Amino acid sequence: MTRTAPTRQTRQRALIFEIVAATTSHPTAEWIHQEARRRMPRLSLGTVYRNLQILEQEGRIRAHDAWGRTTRYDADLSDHYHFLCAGCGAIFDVDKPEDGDRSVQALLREGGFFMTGHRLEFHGLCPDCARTGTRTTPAAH
Amino acid sequence: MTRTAPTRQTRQRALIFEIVAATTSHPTAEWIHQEARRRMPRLSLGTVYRNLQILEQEGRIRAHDAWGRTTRYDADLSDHYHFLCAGCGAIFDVDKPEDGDRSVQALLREGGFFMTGHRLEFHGLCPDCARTGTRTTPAAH
DNA sequence: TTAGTTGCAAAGACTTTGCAATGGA
DNA sequence: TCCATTGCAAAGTCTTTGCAACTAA
Repeated sequence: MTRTAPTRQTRQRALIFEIVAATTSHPTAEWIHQEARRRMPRLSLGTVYRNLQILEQEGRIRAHDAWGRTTRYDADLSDHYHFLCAGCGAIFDVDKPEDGDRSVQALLREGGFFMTGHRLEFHGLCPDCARTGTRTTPAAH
Repeated sequence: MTRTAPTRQTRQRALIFEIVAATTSHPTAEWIHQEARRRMPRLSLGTVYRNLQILEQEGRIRAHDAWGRTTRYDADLSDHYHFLCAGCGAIFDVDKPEDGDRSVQALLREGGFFMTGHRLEFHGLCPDCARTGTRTTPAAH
């Protein structure tokens, strides 16, 4: 979330953010790269990845690891749900219902979505890590 | 979920399933491979991946794409939640509370977990795909 | 000036695949 | 016997990195 070195305002970074912010399709780095190259032909994929990381560390966008396969990015920082289509792979935003009465499930059904399931994950620190204050890179075990 | 060709009962497949079923740590393919090699030294990583895929298609295990980085496998098919530790990367099973009274959040807090957030995803078909019956491989867009 | 950045290409991490040999049914 | 499966290695996909040149501050 925080960066040690001060961040510089470059044309590449501005363009990349602009592209992510202008779409609601939760694009991949590859897509962002292609889109950006229409305006900046020499922009490299590596630069796109580096900036996407920086933008995320600055809290300006959010990265969603592997929905389907590749990481997808989102500049909509509001608290909302997502609906993943098993057919075309599209990712839709789902508003959080203000009132608990109208369930999200009903909301989706009304919208024409066919829901086969969902995934709920909790993030944080396990008892051991919470106690010792550990916070390293997640490792497989 | 279904396979076209009939499945054969091989020692490799049996061992791989046995290992996944014997642990609750949601192991990676790499870990399963190392574990399996202690009993079957010549077993290749490729075979582990192939069998993990087959076992998933048969519905005997479940694959969770990229939690952290690599895919993790789980033979516990019951409906439960997961808690991902940002410290050590461990993945814990969280029982679904029978009664809505006792919230999962409280349940985790009692267990010593420190929750910083969660992720909820819905899966299914979007209006377009539901209508046309599409069901292809998810693609980025 | 002087670091943070970039383009490029090579390297990495994880997963899939082609192929000849093997072994269940 | 027959064809699903295996071991091995090469290939693929997505992402990260080293480095010299570049540029915002």
